Amino acid sequence: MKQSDKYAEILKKGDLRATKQRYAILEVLDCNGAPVSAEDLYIQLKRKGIPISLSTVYRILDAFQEKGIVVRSNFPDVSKAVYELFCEEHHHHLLCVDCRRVFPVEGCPLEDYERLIEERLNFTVKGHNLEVYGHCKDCKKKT
Amino acid sequence: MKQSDKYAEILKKGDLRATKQRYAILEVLDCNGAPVSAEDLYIQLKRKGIPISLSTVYRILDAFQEKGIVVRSNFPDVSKAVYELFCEEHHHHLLCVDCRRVFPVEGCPLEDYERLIEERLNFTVKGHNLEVYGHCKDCKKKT
DNA sequence: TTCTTAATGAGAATGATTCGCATTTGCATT
DNA sequence: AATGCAAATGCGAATCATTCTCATTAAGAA
Repeated sequence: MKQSDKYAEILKKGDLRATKQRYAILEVLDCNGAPVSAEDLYIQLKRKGIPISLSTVYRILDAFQEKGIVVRSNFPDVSKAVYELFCEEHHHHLLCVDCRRVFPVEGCPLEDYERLIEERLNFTVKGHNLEVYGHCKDCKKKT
Repeated sequence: MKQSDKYAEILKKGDLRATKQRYAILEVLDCNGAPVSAEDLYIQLKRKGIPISLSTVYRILDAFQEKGIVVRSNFPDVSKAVYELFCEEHHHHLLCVDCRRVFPVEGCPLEDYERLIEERLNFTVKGHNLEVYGHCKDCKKKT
C-alpha cells in the first residue's frame, strides 16, 4: 500500500474529504515524528510548495483532532499548542528545557495510580496528560 | 500569627514590597484552594472591592511565580493559564470535564518512572506535569 | 518628612487562534 | 464528461489571553 493510500484511508475513516492540503499535513506530521506547532507546520508546507493558508492549517488540525487523527498538547511555558499524529501505543514526552526538543518515551506508569483515584475518590478517569521536563543528553554535555 | 503576617512574611522572603494588591491576591489564592485564572482572580478581587487592574494581576502572578510563591499550569483545552499557591506536598490535579472543577490529589506516582528515564535515556529530569481528567463524583450522578 | 525606586493603572501592542464570507474544489449523481 | 451542492479553502478581520509602555503613585529606607 502506498503512503497516499494510507492517508486517503485515514481521511475516509474520519469522513473528511481528500484535499491536497490534508494529504500534505498528514505527510508532514507522519515524517516529523515529534509534535509541531501550527505555524511550524505552515512554514514546512510552504517550503514544500504546498499552497495553503495558516487558517486552513488550524482548521485542518482542529478537524483532525476532533476525529482523533491528531493529538494536541500544550507544553508548560510554551504559548502555542503542538500537534502530532495519534499513536496507538500510549506514550509520553520528555521536553528539553534547553534546546526545546521533544522526545517520545514509550510506556506509561499511571495505571495503578488511576485505579487508586477511581476507588478512593470516586472519579471516573478518562485520560491524562503527562510531560517530563529537564535536560537532554546533548544539552547536558554542553554545560 | 495573623493571616496578614503570614502574607507579609511570604512577600518579605520573596523580596517583594508589601502592597494591598499583593496581600489581596495571596488571600484569594489561599482561600480558593483550587487553581484560578488571572481573570477569575481579577473578578474576585473587584468583587471584594480591591482596587486593581488586570495587568497588575498578571504582573503580580508573574512575580510570584518567579519567586516560587505560586505555580502556573496550563490545562489541556483551556486556553488560559491557571495559578495556585505553591504547596509543599507535591500533588496533582483531577479535572472534571463536565463541571470543569479541579480537585487536588496528594501523592505522586512518578518517582520510579523518572529514575528509569534518567537511566535509560540519559536525561536529567527536572520536573513534570501531570493532570488526570474524567468525570467527578457529582457529575457522574447527574447522567 | 524626604527621597529613591518599585509597583500600579490604563490602555496600546502582540501573538496565537478563530471567525466570516466570498470563492473554489471534491465527489456523488446524472 | 458535465452538473450541482455541500464541504473546504484563502484572506483578512476579529477575538482572546497576555505583555508592554509610560505616566503616576506609594513603600520603605534614611
